[in-house]
Amino acid sequence: MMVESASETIRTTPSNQNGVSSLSSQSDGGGGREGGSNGDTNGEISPVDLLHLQQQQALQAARQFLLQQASGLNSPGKSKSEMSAPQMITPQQMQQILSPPQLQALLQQQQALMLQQVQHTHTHTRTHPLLLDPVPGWHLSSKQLAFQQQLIQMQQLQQQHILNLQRQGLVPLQPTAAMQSLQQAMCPSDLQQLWKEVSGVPSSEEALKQAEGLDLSTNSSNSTSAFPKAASAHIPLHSMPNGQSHTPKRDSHEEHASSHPLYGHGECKWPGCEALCEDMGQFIKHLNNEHALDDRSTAQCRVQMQVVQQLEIQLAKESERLQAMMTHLHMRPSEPKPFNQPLNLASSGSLLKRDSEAYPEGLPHPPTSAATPITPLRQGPSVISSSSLHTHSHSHTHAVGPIRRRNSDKYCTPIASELAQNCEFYKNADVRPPFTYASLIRHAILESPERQLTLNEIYNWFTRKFAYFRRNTATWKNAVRHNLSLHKCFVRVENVKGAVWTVDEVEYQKRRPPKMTGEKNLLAYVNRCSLQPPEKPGIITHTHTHTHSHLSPTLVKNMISGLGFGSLNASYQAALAESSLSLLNSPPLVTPTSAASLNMLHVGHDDVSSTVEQVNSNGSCSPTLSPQQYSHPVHVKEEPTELEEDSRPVSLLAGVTHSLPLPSDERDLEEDLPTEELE
DNA sequence: TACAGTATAAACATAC
DNA sequence: AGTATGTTTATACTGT
Repeated sequence: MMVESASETIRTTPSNQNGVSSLSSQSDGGGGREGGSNGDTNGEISPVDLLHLQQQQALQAARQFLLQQASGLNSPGKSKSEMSAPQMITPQQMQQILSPPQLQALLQQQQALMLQQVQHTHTHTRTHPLLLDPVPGWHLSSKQLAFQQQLIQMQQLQQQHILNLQRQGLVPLQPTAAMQSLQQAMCPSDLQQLWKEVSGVPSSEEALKQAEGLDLSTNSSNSTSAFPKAASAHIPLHSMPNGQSHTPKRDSHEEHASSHPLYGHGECKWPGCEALCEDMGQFIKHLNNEHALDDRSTAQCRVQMQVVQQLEIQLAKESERLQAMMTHLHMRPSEPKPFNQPLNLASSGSLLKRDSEAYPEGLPHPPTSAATPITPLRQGPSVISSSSLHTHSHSHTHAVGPIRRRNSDKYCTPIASELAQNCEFYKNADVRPPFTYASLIRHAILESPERQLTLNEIYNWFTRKFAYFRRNTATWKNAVRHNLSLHKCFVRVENVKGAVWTVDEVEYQKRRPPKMTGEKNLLAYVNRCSLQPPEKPGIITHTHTHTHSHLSPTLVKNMISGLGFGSLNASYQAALAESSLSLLNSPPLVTPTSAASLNMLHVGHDDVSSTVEQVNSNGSCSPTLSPQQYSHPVHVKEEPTELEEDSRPVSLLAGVTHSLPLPSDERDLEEDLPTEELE
């Protein structure tokens, strides 16, 4: 199982990298033969890619973990369709759903769980050292070692993951470290496997696979020497966990004849057991024989209790977070305060902590849970009209209200700088950035010291900044070229060393009508993306559908609808996208002069530049613009849609760029300039 | 329903 | 000839 997952991931990632070259020859009509134009993405696996791999695996593990728990806690009547539903959420989607901190928290939880399992194991062992060992000696020790090894690797994985999330990319991961991470990255370590480790009843084949998955270049039969890490971790090796006195015995006798919570899909659902049982009778026999009241079953039961406990704690935390978010979204920044109407979540209401009243109105509330919330809280109020939300918030039913009206001043909403780490997120996670090509291109250009880039440099920027653009190069490169040519705001300038592309800021601002809230475009774009991923059919894409597809706002919308928050759909989608976007930029490197002279006419929230607010948190800015600083129009292109300049709300200090040239190659994500919008 | 914005695909042209 | 770059057209999708 670990082996399979690892191989799948590995299969996927190389495709991302090799896709740069392999795809190039396969597609891209006449326009794009993207040979090896991406110097920094071709060839060897980069640390970033490995990190991405790691993230994928961690996510997979987390997902599997949750699925396992979900199935383990299933009610007797759970149908297959119900159970399989959660699996529709891919790790990619989890990445979208969960913020990096949340993912981190999830991993932490998983790790804590494993630790508890280990502690249980050893506690029991110490307590009852003489209890029967259900597994032959060598086999057992090997398994325990493997389990401990797995735990250690999980810890290391998590550390890596946290590091990755927090690192801001200042220190590129050393290839060796990356390789270690890859090795350590647990494959979708699903809890079933862990259960087997605890129970010590896995087949020898599973043990072998486990050993392989953990590497260690030795086979499972060679126990102790094969797992030096386990010893170094000071985890005592003992025999099996043994049980306690009480066993929640759910035997066949008490169970209904046709259904059993531990039986489904023709197999035993006992944790760690996947024994196939053709019918209920067979299952009953199996249950009685294999899962009778003994130490092992008792231990497993206790572990399961711990699992449930952990999940409940986590659920409480997340519910609390959600409550805070919802509460916050209730009100407008300027609005006095409608806090007393917390949204009700029927499913988790009992777990919600009604502490929202404690928050000062209009201010972002600190997350109550340990993990930090992803989405900038300040975004909320501007995203959703308070009135609309209010109107429907009481109801448990789907609130379908007018709402979705974005306040124009919302674009001035400052985006929390603590979210800047998302830039690292996009850099490593294979998640499609919710920005338009035009926005990205513009951002790339404006970010450069000279405010001009060659096409190839733009390519490189894409691949450097977004893991997502390290694959399907033919598609997105074609799109880049298409955008460059199509939009008048991109001006081609003949340079000494060839042609470079610049941005005509005036034209860029013209692109959107004054009323264009950006939500529309964003949603259109994002929904479009969710429906038509850029992958070319039959090329590398198979894995993406499973592990790389990200949770599009459309999916989010559906999820929200399912939760009874239909009225939040568009706004919430936009908020998600916006939050993602905002994190692309890290604190700006701006000189006073440049900041003062580069005010933008408007900042579409859907653009990268919305993050500029980090420079000017109050959102006020002067309409004065110096487009010529950006571009030297050489020829004018016919913009498909030309809109007259107007009194569009002046907002953010958008196009802040370096006034001092910097070596563009050296500057990376960490020095992202807040320029503008990204949708 | 029309429209605008966007993405994607592809054909074609040009320069090196 | 092959590739990179650039232009243009067509189509599909979304939200307004």
